[in-house]
Amino acid sequence: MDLRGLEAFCTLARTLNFRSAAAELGVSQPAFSIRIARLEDELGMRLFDRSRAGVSLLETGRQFLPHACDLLERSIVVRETALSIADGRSGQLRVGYTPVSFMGDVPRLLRSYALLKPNVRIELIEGLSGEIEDGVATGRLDAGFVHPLTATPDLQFHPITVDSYVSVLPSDHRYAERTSIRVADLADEEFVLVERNTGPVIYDRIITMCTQAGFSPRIRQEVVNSIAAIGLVGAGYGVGFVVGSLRKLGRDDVAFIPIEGKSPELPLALARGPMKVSPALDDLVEFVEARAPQKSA
Amino acid sequence: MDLRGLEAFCTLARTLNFRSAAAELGVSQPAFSIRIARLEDELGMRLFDRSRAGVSLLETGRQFLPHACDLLERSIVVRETALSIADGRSGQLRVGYTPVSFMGDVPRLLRSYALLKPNVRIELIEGLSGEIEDGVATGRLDAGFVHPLTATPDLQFHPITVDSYVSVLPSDHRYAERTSIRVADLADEEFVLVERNTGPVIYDRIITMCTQAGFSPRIRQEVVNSIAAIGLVGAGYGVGFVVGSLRKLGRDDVAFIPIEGKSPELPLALARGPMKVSPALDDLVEFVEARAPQKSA
DNA sequence: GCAAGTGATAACCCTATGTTATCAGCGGAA
DNA sequence: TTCCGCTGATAACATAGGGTTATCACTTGC
Repeated sequence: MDLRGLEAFCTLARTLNFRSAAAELGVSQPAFSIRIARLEDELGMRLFDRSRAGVSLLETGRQFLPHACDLLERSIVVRETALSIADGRSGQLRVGYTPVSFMGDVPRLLRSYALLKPNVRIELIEGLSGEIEDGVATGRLDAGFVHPLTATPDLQFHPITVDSYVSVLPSDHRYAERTSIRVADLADEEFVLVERNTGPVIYDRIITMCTQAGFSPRIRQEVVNSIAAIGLVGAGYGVGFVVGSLRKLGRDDVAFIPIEGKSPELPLALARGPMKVSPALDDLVEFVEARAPQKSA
Repeated sequence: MDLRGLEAFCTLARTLNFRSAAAELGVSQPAFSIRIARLEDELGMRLFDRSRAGVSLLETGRQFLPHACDLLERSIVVRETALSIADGRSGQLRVGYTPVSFMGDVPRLLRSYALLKPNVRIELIEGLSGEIEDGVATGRLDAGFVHPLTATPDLQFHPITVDSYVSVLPSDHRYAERTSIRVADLADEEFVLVERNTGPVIYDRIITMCTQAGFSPRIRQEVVNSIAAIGLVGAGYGVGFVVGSLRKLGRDDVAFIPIEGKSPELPLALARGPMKVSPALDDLVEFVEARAPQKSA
């Protein structure tokens, strides 16, 4: 069944005039007549009465009209849907994120993107940076907000921010009021660190920083993530290092003190696979890139 | 947008093999490839990945697939609907009927037709025979169960049954146990008659019947229809004449006694206009004609 | 490394579909 | 009535879209 036949039918049912209906569709009148005739042939019934005093819908046509119009409208919607998928206005994305990434600008980024592209459904999956990179590499995820410290083949990283590590102390600590701190000042402290498994590279950098400052940190407790670390620091278990954006948590039982000199940096980036998967993904990446060069708070 | 393109898309999405999909649709592989390519061009996106290791759906295609399949299925349903309208399997009919017609075989007729053609919606409109004939003539009704006593131009009548009038007496009437009655026997009775306006021809025939029997009936009460007449007869207002099929009402306060000799007959027929309106109407008429030659109870 | 199978491409063919010009029928106005 | 203007159908012709077969470049599996 030809959609153009249905289109001709619906148009003629409205105008009841072959010539003007043909003009409306941009074809000549004979061609239009043939479209109608072919549709009638295919359906095995006459749809119009072309008797004297013009054209009128037969009962058969009257009954078929709503079905035809409905299908026609649906076809237009389907076409429009396809086009919106094609240019990334609609789609579905599975996007991974790390807990730390959600402490920074990422939620606001996603929110403004969702407002911009309401038909792009973004499914969010939390995980460690390595897990997410793995998910993107295997195609389980379309993209992910990760902390790319190691080069991962076949993944493209689009930088968003770089966050520096700061020291976190209990608010009654003797250094809690200082505006900055040297790592060496913490040589005698006990430490609460995020366990190496969570982020081996950053863990090693922290250890290296301490070593270069002349001491090997005494680790009292290892925890699974930075939030837990801050909690234990607040509980007096020791001091730690977390990314600066976590000060946004607004906890008053701990103090975030910048480190003098070079401190480890945690980059935040959007990772994606190398293949052109969907326009929606391209569009998200483009959006993130356009907004990227902003310094994190 | 070409439905055959969508069909090709859905088929290929299922088989993931150009050759077998093409075979399934009964076209050659190059023709099939072109259909897919044209669809991709029109939608402005690639739908399939034709890389090594065969064909696979791209993310875009995966997202578009349900829309395409849905539209395709709907198009098939629409086509099927059209065909069923064309051959009368579905449709909508406005059918008139008289109260008396519904005392006979008509309800059973309509019921068995409804079972046979579940997609034909029959809207029933009650009215006097003349009103219904007028409705059919003007196109307000598609058909009607009427009692054609006068020839009406431009209407076709398809006979169903012919019902004879019988006398109706109170069950305690002195003739109530007789197996038949002569009209002359009722000369001294008072009568309950259906008013002339309801059915002038049959009214006149009843009067004529009485006149030929040698008396002019004393009319105690005129009522609007036969049911009311039977009710009043039961209440002792007098005797009357109604069509025999009304004995089906099963009332025990009245007796229906056949009339000896010639009694007025009330034909029942399906009336339709002269024009070919819809296959459903043709089908109903055909059905009624096929079942017609049955004698009424 | 070869055989088998894939989808894309080329070359050709034809029919479906478009066009313009014209016809026959009907309605309204003089 | 008679004629004009409008209708949709038809004829004759042009063309392009879509079909076909033959073949290619490429991958995969034994």
